[in-house]
Amino acid sequence: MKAPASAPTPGSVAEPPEPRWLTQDEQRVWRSFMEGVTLLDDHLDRQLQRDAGMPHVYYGLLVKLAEAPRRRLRMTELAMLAKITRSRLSHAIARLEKNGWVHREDCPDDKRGQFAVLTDEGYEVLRQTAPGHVEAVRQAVFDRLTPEQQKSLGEIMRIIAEGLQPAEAGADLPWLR
Amino acid sequence: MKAPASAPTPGSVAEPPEPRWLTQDEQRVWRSFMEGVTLLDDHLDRQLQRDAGMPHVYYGLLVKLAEAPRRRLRMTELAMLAKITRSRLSHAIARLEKNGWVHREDCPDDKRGQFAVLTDEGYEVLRQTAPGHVEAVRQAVFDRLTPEQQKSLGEIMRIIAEGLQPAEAGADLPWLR
DNA sequence: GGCCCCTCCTTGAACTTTAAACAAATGCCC
DNA sequence: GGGCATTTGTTTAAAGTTCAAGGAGGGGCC
Repeated sequence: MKAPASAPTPGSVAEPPEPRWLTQDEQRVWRSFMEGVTLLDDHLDRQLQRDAGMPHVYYGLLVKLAEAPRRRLRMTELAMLAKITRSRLSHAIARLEKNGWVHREDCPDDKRGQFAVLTDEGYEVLRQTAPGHVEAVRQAVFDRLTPEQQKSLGEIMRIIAEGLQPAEAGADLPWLR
Repeated sequence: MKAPASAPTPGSVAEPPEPRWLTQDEQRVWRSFMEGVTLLDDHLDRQLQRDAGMPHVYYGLLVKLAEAPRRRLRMTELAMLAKITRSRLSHAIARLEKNGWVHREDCPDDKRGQFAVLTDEGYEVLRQTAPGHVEAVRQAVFDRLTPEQQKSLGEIMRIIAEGLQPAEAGADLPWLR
């Protein structure tokens, strides 16, 4: 006699459970989210492409490098900080190197390793374009939100980010999850 | 005697005003935001690429079509709903058409016009993959947020989106702003 | 009708991203 | 010291996106 062990829905045998659809409210939130993100991303990409000659992601890479100890980071570390794959980073650095804004350097300790190093020229580009970029971010985001909303946004996005991080430690990105 | 007409900073003559840099707190918010968005976007892109064979944006297009009156929309309208350029949409629809999930149809009223129409096959793909996708969205976002946070997120992102919309009316996208 | 400007959508080239495969170096285990 | 899995970063090709240009139709104005 096989008795039904754990029946989630009365009468169900092996059917996939009814999907947990989004409610009306949830859908509205989700659509606002997607729209906002899309518009904002495009806006900042265009702003930076126009004023700095590079997409937003690339700009972010230069910022990370500028903040790093000797303006240099190992490729893998930079990739993790920027939340992108190493492959994508390889291409990006190649392009930035062609611009003369970054150059690669061998790692003495690990012959496989490479440092991406921000050049003076790259630093200069950053210095000149940073004001315009912050201003764009301010106008699009911070100027429109109350302090409470800003705080709230920070908390919310931190929660979402943490939920998607490959578990803290040195996991690269896509594998697992 | 030329008196300084409106002097924003004491002593300034024609220098660019000191940029309104982000405070520490604002920076933290902004970085959480960018990280969350990047991770979430990549996550959903991979989920849909794996389960539905298309990127998130394309999936969104099918959804818009599925919701439209006769499962069809004019190209321009679809582009505006999805917040993408017509160019991008042209390429996207071409790809979806090759998959047999959408087909184009001439507009009777306006010989320039084109409808993008969701095919039965396209609808079927949507039907089969929607549950997995909502589940992914739930796990990544809604399951982790309190009702208040969800509401807050909706409001915040709506504000940001509205600030970037080319002013309500029928403006396409990039022009102006 | 003829003209001009605007809208609709597409195209092709350049660029960026993704996915999968790979070589080299490291490190561990024995 | 000899494997063997892992880590590091790159490479290739295919897919997607952007940008600028363009063909074609609509619509107003004379």
